[in-house]
Parts: sequence; C-alpha cells; structure tokens
Amino acid sequence: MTNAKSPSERRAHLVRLAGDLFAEKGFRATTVREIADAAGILSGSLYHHFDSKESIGDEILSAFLEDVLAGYREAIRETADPRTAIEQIVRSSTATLGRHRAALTMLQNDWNYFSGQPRFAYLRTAMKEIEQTWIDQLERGKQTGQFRADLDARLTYRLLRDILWLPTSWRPSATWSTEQIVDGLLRLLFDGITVP
Amino acid sequence: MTNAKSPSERRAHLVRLAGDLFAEKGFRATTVREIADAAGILSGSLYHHFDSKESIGDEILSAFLEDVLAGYREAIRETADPRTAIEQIVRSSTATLGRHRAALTMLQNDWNYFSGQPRFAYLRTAMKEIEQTWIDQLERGKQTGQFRADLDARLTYRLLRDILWLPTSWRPSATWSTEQIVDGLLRLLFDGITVP
Amino acid sequence: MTNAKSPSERRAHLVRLAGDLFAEKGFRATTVREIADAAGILSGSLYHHFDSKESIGDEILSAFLEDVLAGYREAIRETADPRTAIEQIVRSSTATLGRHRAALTMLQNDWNYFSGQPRFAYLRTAMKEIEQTWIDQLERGKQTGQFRADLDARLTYRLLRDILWLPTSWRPSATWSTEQIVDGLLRLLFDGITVP
Amino acid sequence: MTNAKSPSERRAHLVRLAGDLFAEKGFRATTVREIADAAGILSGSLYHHFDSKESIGDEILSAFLEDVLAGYREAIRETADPRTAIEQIVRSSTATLGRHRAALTMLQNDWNYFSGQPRFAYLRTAMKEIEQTWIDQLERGKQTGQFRADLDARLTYRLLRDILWLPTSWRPSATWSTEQIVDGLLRLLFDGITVP
DNA sequence: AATGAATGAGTGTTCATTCAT
DNA sequence: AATGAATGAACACTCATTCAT
Repeated sequence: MTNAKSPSERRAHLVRLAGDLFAEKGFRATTVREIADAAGILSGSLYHHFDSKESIGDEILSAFLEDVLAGYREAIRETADPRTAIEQIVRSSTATLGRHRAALTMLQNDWNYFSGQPRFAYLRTAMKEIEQTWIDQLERGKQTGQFRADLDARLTYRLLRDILWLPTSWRPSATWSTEQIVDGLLRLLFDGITVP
Repeated sequence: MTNAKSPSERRAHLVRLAGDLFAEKGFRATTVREIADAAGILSGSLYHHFDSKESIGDEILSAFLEDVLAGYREAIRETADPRTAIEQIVRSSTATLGRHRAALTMLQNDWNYFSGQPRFAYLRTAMKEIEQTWIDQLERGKQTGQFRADLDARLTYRLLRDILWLPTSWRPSATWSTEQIVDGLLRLLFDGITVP
Repeated sequence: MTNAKSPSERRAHLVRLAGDLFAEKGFRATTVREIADAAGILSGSLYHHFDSKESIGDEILSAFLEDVLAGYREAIRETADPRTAIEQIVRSSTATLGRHRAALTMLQNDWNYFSGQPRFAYLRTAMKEIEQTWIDQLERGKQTGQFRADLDARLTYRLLRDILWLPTSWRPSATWSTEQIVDGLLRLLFDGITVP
Repeated sequence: MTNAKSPSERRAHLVRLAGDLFAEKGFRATTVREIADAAGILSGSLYHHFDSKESIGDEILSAFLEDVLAGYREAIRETADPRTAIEQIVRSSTATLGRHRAALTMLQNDWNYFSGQPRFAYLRTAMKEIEQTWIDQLERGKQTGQFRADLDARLTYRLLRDILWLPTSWRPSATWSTEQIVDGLLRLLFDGITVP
C-alpha cells in the first residue's frame, strides 16, 4: 500500500528536505517545524530519526567537507604542476559545490554559529587544510617561475577563496553555463582583466 | 565620574555597541538583552532610544550604503578612464568598508532576512547601483581596449564583488597593512597571478 | 484518571476557559499566561493549539455573531408581521446571548480594539445587518399602523439595541427567570411604563 | 513670552487632554506617553502634576459622579410627582453626560478595572444611589397609579439604565439634536412603540 | 516645570525538545 | 514511525513610574 522504503532512504530524504530549507533561509532561520512540514509529519516526529536539529546540520556539513577535501587531495596528487593543480582544484570545487548547495549557504550564513561549537570543530580543521593547499601551490608556482614572484601567497588565498564559495555563481543559469563560469574565473585568476 | 555627553552622543554610542555585537555574531543572533548588557542597562531601556531592534540595524545599514555609494559616485565623476575609475572604486571601498565593519558582516550573515523586508528595500536598490557601476566601467574599458574584449562584464562583476566585501580582508593586521591589501587586490584584478 | 478526549475537544475546552476569563476581565486585560494557568499548562503551550491570542478571540466572536445573525434571519423569514418579528428577535437574542456571555462582554469592553482591526471587519458588517433588520421592522410596523407614526426608526434602534446587549440582564438569577426578563423587556418596549 | 497660565489651569488642561484620549480609546488602552505627547511634553513630566495615571482617572470620574448625583438629587427634591421626577432625571442626565463624555466611556470600557479597586469604591456607592433613586420613583409611580402596577421596579431599572449611558446617543449629531434624543427616549420610556 | 535616562515587571510569542500513546 | 500535547527557556517589546539634573 505505502511504497515502503528502507529506513535509511527515508532518513536521507529528510536530510535532503532539510538541506533545501537550510540553503534557502539559513540553518538557524529554519525551524524544525518547517522541516517537518516539508516532510508532511509533525515536528516531534523528526526526533525519531535525528536526535537534534544540529545533527542534521552535522550530516550535511561533514558530507560536504569530505567531498571538498577529496577533490583537493586528488588534485594535488595527480599533478606536479602548480598551475594545473590550481586549475584542477577550481574545476573540482565547481562540481562539489554544485552538489552541496545547502552546505555552502549554511556555512556562509551561520559560520560563526557552527565554528564556535566543539561538535563542528572539523570545520576549522578542514578550512586549514584548504588554505594550506592553496598556499602550497601558490608558493610552488612562484618557485617554478610560473607565478609572479611578488605574490603574497596567504593574502592571495584570502582574496581568492571566497570567490570560489559564492553559491549564486555556481548555479548554472540561463545566462551562464558551469563551464563558462569556471573558465571565466580561471581566466580572471591567471590573467586578470587587463589586455596584456 | 559620569562624563556628560550631548544627547545624541549617547544614542550614537549605543549604535556602535550594537554594531560591534552584530558584526561579531550576526544581527539576528544578537539579542537586545546582549546589547543592553553591553551598555550596562536593562533591555527595556534600549527602547527609550530606539523603537525596535530593526531600527538600530536600519541606522547602521543605511549609513553604510550611503557611504559606499558616495564613494562609487565620486569615483566615476572624477575620471573618464575606466581603469582609473575601478582603481578608485576599490580604494574608496577599502576605506568605507573599514569604517563600517558591522554593516558588512550584517549583510553577509543576514542578507536574506534584511532584503526580504520592505523596510530594507533600499538594500536591493543600492546593490543594483553598485552592480551597474561596475558593469559600466568594465564595458567602457573593453571599448577603450584597456580590458580584454572577451570579458563578460556581468559575470566578472559577480566574481569580483564579493572579494571586495570580505570583512576579514579589510581589517589591517599585523601581517598586512591596508595599502598592501589594496595593492594586492588591484594587482590580482588587473594582471592575475601569472607571470606575463 | 486522564479522561481521553477527542483532539478537538481539548481545543474547544481551552476556548471555553479563555472565554470565561475574557468575560470576567475583558479580552485585553486577560493575559495568555492567565489562560494557560487556568488550563494548567504553560503559556507557550497554548500556541500548540492557537496561533495567537487574537485567534482565540476570533473563534469566540465569530461563533457568536453567526449565531446572532441566524436568529435574526430566521425571525424575519418566519413572519410577515413586524410586531411578531421583533418579539421573535428579542426572544432569539435572549437565548443566543445566554449561550455567548463571553463574546458579549468582550465586545462591550474592547469594541474599539476589535473593530479597528481588519481581521475583525466582520464585526462591523454584522452590526450593520442587525441595525438594518431593526430599522426595517420598525418602518414596516409604522406602515401597518402598528407602531407610532412619529417613531424615528434609527434613533429608536440606537436607544434599544444596547438594552438587548446587557449581559448582566440575561443571566437568569435567583430574582428573575429568563422568561420574566424577556417579558419585562417586551412589555416595556411595546407599551412603555405608563398606565394607558 | 510664554503665556503664563496659573498652575491649576495647566493641570486642568492636562486632565482634559487625558480625558479626550480616555474617551477615544479607553483608560487602560491609553498610555501615559500618549497623554504626554498630546500635551507636547515627555511622559515623565506628567508626574510633576499627577502622582499616577490613576489619579488622573480619579479626577475625571469623581467629578462626573458628583455632577450626576447632583442632578438626581435636585430632580427628586424639586418635585413630588414621580413621572415629572423621572423626566427631570433623564433631562439632567442628558446635560451631565454631554459634559463628561470621557468619564462615561471610561466607565463603560473599564468598569471592571475601576470598580475592583478600593480607591474607586465611590463608584459602587454612587451607582447604588442612582439605582435606589430610580426604584423609589418607579415604586411611587405605581402607588399613585401613574405606572403599571405589574412593573418590576428593579428589573425595569436595570433594563433602562444603560439606555441612558450610551455615549453615542448623547452626542447631538447632524441627524438628531439633543432635544430630539431626550424626547425620543422619554416617549419610548413612558409609552412604548405601540400605537395605543 | 520639564528633560533624558533608566527601571522592572510584565506582554504575546517562538522554538527545539520530550514523551506517553 | 508517527501523533498530540506539553515544556521551558528565551525573545522582542511595552509601559507606568522614578529621579538626578
């Protein structure tokens, strides 16, 4: 009668519903009642599947960061050329971010909230690895003579990172395809806007 | 011991205190009790000076945007050269953003919240003017041959804007002076990271 | 010990409790905490059943007016004789008002508050229908020669209406039965106090 | 420079302003801030003239009841004829009520609030005297054969009293003059609406 | 006679969470 | 797996009142 799904499928479905709402209005601004409404159940019933709202957030966020880091690690493992590595990082980020739109907006809207809690300590850890990867590649590029010698790697990273995390940018639209966005970004990053 | 201040000074002081808290933890995440605590008064007493929490936010946000727009308008009024105009915009933004750190984090954390309310309609208006200014200058630069002809002005703006609005970047630190940050950014913007 | 009731019974019970308090001290003067106390729960728990204090008032008031208007409509549908119609209106009002004591005091104490809100616009609408019904019957009685020709229908209605809405009068007491009250009122209305 | 008024004039002016607001929105629903605003001063400054909001209400209410009772006493002192006495009571009430519109609405909206407080005990006392006066005259009229013998004096009073206290009725309008209202009421009271 | 700042108790409301059924 | 009812702490806000200046 009811199309019986496996328990974990039901659970995954709820996480996805919650993620959509988190993406739309932020983690804190989304109430468990809204999540439950979207699922067609009562708010209390959610606690049969999760022991807290934060545990839903945890699930979304940790899956996202594992995915991101996997992309970064693969990018630097596959190639010795820093320019190619950075290009690969950017391209892998595009794909990853497209898959985890909810996680991204959650981090942007409520970074302070999450990063302050012990439970989400892995957020800071992951961000450090991401930063270090960028700095490493930028420094190596300076040594190979591919990147400008006067580049401050850390400063450049800070200036660049957020461009990568703009959720709107990463949603292919009627105006720009994903490819166009990535190419535009890489062109900007490597060559700037000035005619040489 | 009580240093008598002018009537409006007290009010301005409270706005500053509130702004610091908003910057630190977001507008919504900051309670009026926390603001009152910071001022050493009771929460209800705040309403002697403001008629709502939102009106404090309004004061901070509108002051910020007026300041930003003034900088943009002056930048394009003073010069006909698009490259110089953009450089001027970036430099004025640096100064403005340094003066309005609270407003910036408020917008980043709670953009959805504010932009959805009629009271804050001016936020969207201002953002449109900012976007248009960037696109205008980028297009003009393409026509003068200063910028690459294949530049998608709108896409480039979207990619660039947020780099300008990173509050962390704009706080001069022990590591980087404001000058260094601006120069690094302009270098990146105009020339990219690659050795020509 | 807990007598299991149907879901909506609980809700109806709360409405009744709230109505008693509203009748006793007025709608505005009654706090949601008092209602909750009367129900033996916490104030916040009321919001599981209602989405606002006003929605409780709405429920009470609209039920009352529907009942009143039903009585009026039936009275004028059943009879063509204006004197009988008015007598029927008075008798039906007696019954209705006895069933809705809370609504009546709410309207008397907080008419200004309610009638000013769009949500309660139906209050004014209903009052207009009530007034029109009275005026119609009084005018018809003048034409049939049953009522004095010099009667100002509108003025008479205004003078009469509130006599019908006195909650104290409509509570049968040790002193007077409901029948006595209605008869007294009708006698007064039709014949005055003077010996003919 | 400033047109200096006597202290008591200023005070009386404030009482009048407050009374207007009380009449418009009820005693409890009117805030001291609103009174102060109407007077062009700050709310705290009112406490230079009155020691509480209730003391303003007290002033208005006690003046009203003294006036009402004076009218009643004079009416029964001047004449031995109960019908004339009642007519005189009604006529004097009209005048009095016109002069104390604020007091009347205050009593109607917030009777429960006032009558429950020891400070306003005189309200109940005065109402008792009013009731007794009506009953006395009605009984005497029955004995003289002027009023119907089957009249329940107490019930009739209850049914009549509120008709006298309708503030809207007592404000002469474009539609009805004060005279018309009084005459209409007396006609209704003595003769009813039926053609003899 | 008035200001400007503050108090403190209270208001309606929200929301993550719990739990017996 | 879900319901329906409730909790309890917090929230933004109100308002009569006080008081030093």
